[in-house]
Amino acid sequence: MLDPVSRIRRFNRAVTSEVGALDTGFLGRGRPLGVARVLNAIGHGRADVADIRDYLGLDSGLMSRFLRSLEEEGLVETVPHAADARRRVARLTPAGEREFEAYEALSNARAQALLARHPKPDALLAAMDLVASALGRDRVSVVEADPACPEARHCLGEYYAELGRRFERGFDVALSRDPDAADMRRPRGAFLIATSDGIPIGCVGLKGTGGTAAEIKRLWVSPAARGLRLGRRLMEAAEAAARDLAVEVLRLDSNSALVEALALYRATGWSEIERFNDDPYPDLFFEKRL
Amino acid sequence: MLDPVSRIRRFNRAVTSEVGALDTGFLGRGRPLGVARVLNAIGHGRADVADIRDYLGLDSGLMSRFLRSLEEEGLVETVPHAADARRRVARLTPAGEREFEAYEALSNARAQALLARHPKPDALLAAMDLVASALGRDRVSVVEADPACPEARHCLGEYYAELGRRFERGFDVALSRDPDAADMRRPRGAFLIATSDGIPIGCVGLKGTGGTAAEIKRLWVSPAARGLRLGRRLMEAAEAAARDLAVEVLRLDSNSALVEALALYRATGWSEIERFNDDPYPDLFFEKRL
DNA sequence: AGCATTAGCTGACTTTAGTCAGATACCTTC
DNA sequence: GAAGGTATCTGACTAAAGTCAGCTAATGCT
Repeated sequence: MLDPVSRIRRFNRAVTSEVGALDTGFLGRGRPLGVARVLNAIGHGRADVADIRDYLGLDSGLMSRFLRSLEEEGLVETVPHAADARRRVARLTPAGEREFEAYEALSNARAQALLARHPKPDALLAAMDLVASALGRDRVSVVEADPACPEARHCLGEYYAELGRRFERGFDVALSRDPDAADMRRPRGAFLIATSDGIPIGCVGLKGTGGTAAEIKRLWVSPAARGLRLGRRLMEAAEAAARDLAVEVLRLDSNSALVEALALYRATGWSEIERFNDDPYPDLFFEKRL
Repeated sequence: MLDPVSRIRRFNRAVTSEVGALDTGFLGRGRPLGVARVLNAIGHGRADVADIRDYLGLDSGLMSRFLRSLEEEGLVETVPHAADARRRVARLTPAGEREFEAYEALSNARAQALLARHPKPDALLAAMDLVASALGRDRVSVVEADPACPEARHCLGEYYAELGRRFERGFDVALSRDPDAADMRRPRGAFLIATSDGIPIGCVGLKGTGGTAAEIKRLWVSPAARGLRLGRRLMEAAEAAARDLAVEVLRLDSNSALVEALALYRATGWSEIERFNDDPYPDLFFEKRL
């Protein structure tokens, strides 16, 4: 087998020139790269000036000049922050929106061209997800979200599909005790999503009762991100949310086909208990006191 | 399923910051990035000044200044090209070698750290190979090489391993008519290797007789690079080499398990003929007149 | 031999990115 | 309401990268 390090370095070289090409694409619209990056950060929903500065790693003076330059071009306008008049909030003008869309079109066209000329686009995407997860493991963030938002629905869809593959007789949500979304929202419960650069790669639900007991549901980690201790991080966040809601006892049901999850529960202080529901899918039941 | 384009763009972001981190690592040795890149290009075997300039996309004036700066540091020396006194050839001094090694150690340490903390390093490497092949398909070069060089041996090893997996009863080189390496070297034959950024990803052998007949052997394409028409390119290069050797008739033997190769032969003017050897593995035989 | 071409070098220049020290206005806390 | 801290802005600066025209010397071609 070839030296792993030289394989990685070949990858670096291939990707460096691709990234370089992307940068020159950004330069293609007659604007320096730094300014274009700020415009795109705003277009992607970053509004707070400090947030953009932090995301792009810019000096405050430089950031200020980039913003002035975008304002002079008529692409961006800044207004004071509603709650703190020291801070400023940036947003695109209609002209800025059009310019942002032009950048998006450039990136999208590149991405589509890459996929279109590849014989196995699905395999290529899966490989890119795996690499992106490996490289970006330090940039994964776990945040509370609504269990009905698009990101949550994506995670749940993947979760059901995975159960369908794992269980011998498949999986049908309708037969399972699907928790009411309201039970996974504050103040009764919570729903947590792990994202990497905006892409959802894992989730967990905390189904509350309003009392001191709650249940962990829907723990899922994207195949590309497995082994990176994301499940553990999600469970820790769910337990923290439970403590925050004054929950004292957590329960969960699981299935012996879900070996990674079972190993995680056993390693993090969960103890097996008797069956506590009549859902047809689970065959193992756990409890943890907080 | 998530939008493929946003998955690719997440990949781009993950990789951009990785590449950026690598660049700042390169800056850690107190030398501007441009100069460091030239030093590394020379260390990686690029000697011709014009070649380096082309590879790094530099203006000739800038390139010249970078070289002067490296010469002043005592890391590089330039001498006139043996055949063309206008051109210059750069090479590392012993001090330059040491400095280059220090950069190499930095890159290698990064790569090893990435692998070490990943749960499935083999899967990660395979994914990186696939992505690198997809991105670098325009940078694949097919060159003649010695059939006993390390790159060729790597390809042949992978080829035998693949046959072992594909054939029901496995594959043992000792039982096959392994061509003598001398038959795949000029002036009797040729051996061609496809490389992507220095990594071998495919090969083909032309086994000559010294007369007007020759045989195609050992056509192999790395799994990560399949579907990118590399097999076709290798065969075209082999046919060109055969014409160059005044070969008029090409033959080859194959096996019905090698479906991609068979499709390629049938699509590129080969016609099936009677068995022409008693090798135990092949069950299909082809011929092509040049 | 004569002439266009090529590779590399040099000097003068611009653009871009980034740094740093105040200045200003605002916020939080005591 | 004073003190100390924070977010942003401005001006003055530097480093690095890149551009461009013109130069020299060697080469290829007729």
